Amino acid sequence: MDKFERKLDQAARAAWLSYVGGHTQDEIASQLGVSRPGVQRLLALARQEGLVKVHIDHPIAGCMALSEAIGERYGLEFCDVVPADPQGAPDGSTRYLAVAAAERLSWYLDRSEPLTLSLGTGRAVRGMVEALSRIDRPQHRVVSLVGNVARDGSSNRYDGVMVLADKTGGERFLLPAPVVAGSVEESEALCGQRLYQSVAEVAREAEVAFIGVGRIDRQATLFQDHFISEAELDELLEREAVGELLGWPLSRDGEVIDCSITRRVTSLPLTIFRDRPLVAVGGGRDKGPALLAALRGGWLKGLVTDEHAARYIVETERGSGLDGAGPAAKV
Amino acid sequence: MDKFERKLDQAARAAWLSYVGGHTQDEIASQLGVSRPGVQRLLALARQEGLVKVHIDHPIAGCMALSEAIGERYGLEFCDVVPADPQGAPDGSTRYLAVAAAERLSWYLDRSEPLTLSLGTGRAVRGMVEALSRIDRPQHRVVSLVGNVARDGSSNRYDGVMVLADKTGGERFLLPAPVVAGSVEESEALCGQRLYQSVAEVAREAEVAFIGVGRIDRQATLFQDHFISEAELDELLEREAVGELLGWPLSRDGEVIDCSITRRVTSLPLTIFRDRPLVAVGGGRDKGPALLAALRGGWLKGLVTDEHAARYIVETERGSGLDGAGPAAKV
DNA sequence: CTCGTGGTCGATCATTTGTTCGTGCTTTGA
DNA sequence: TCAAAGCACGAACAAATGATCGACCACGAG
Repeated sequence: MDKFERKLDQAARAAWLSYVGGHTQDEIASQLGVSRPGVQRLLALARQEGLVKVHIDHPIAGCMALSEAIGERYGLEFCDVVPADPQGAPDGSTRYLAVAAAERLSWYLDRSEPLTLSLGTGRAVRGMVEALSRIDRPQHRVVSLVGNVARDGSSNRYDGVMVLADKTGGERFLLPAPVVAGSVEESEALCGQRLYQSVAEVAREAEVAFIGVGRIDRQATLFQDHFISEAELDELLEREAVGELLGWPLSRDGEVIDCSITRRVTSLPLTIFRDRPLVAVGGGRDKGPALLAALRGGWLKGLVTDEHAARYIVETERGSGLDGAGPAAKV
Repeated sequence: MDKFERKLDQAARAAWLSYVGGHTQDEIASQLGVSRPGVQRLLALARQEGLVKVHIDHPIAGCMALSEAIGERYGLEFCDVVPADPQGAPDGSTRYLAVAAAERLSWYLDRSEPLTLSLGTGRAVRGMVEALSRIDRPQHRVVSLVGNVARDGSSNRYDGVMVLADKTGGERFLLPAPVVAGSVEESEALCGQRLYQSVAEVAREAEVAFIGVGRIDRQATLFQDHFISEAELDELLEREAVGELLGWPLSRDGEVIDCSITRRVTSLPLTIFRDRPLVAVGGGRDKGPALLAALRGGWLKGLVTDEHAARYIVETERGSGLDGAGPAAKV
């Protein structure tokens, strides 16, 4: 159809004048001899037909695409993807990750009304609070969602509650328990303690949580830091756990797996965050499966990750055919 | 400076969200945690730093760049550049040129108040009026600016006045003269005729003129169609004429060359268009020098040409160092 | 310690852009 | 030839954008 091609020519002209030439639509209208709304329609056509290609010349560009795709797909309120460090170690983005997460964290901390904020454990959470600059907020309370006592009685060195509370000058509430109790009875006893209950009560009042995401494999933090034994790790692998949130093991689809360990986890249940923002922090391609599980389970409202993990997530989701189309560039 | 880099990161993020993601600045502001004017500044920075690259995926794109450069450089009211026909003959854009010129022409013809419009001669003008679709405007007058009688008494087959007047149904005024008289006396006699005078009077009332541009070389229309003899052509070449408008020979700089021929040209003087739009139509790389001369002389207010000639003009002007910088992409 | 001074930030306003709706035209089928 | 449908167009309005200005803050010199 010749008519259509003529229109496309005009559309291309209008698009050029608008996006490259920097003219206003009024100028373009008089130049092309059409009305201003006509120019509007031409520009819409040009975009719709994909005549207009915009490229952002910066490493961030790829991250933004991933961020948008993931945030859209899993209904997140935000999704930050930090770029993979171009030179050097594959894990070089750890620092970026911490800074990005700290920025999100300070968004909450900035406000002056009293805030109750809860934290999970792990290197990522610890890195986040360390990257945070000191801020005077004694009115805020910081509470842990997961025990920081290992089975041998030692304290978890990656617990961020102490560091954060030091930086804000606010109150701190530590959960006096191991992540996984030795038995169901012990678990019930621990959770029944008055001290545990009062900390848990504060945790339930938290308006937002920042947590890490754990892998379930030989390098699992849960195992490496002696929160679970090798036998217990084997059981989780047996049940096809791919990740954990606060010690709760997740299946590929993000369901909490009901097994012997689940019944002994002393952390707060994930369900208390169904209506409040739960923010996960974690990066590296190895964390990909765990993050994906957490996303699929719909547990998260926010995510701070890196390009490696984000790429894994998007590629895997694409591959499984759940969602073939990413968000289209609208301009 | 690390601070600047951080800002550039933010700017890239903002640019991506705005141009690729299609979000509003308000959305971006809340997402990035800055105020709306802040986003404004980030976007300005991103553009300024050249982070944003826009590409229009259409053959027209190159033409628009040329068009803008030429229109800007020579203060034209408009400059249409039609694309070179991708496949086939190097002169394949003739048809495009005719259609584009016809569009400009009909812009003037469309109006209902009486219009006096003048035409030059040549294949380009003839093509233009032929490409024009019939339009009922008996109130308009069409007048020729240049004689259509060759030295041997035959009429110029490329005269467009008759064709155009047929299409509009309006009055027509033909200049009863050769382009170049045999002698100064003959020229004065011709121009003194009452008939010539009355047609010239109409021509002087013309609000706009569409004219061709002639080369001055062995293939010159002026020569080929027997308006001038070989000896006269040699004289023009001797005087370094590179083109002609209405038969008036132009130097490289667009000055009308004062020579024996100039004193015998019977066409209307170019100066009558100093304050009214004179539109040149012509394409092909061969016409480049002639067009460039016409532009340099400042005779033109509008130009319809093709990519070949436009490219010649821009490249030559660049090379001569008169204007190194093209219009910057403002986004 | 106080006073500029440069620079950044956000409120406000003018301009530009996007959308909606009613009108009139062309096109198509009876 | 006429009627109905579809379509394109432009007026008017709503939203978003860009620009200006004053206020505030950190820094350095006197």
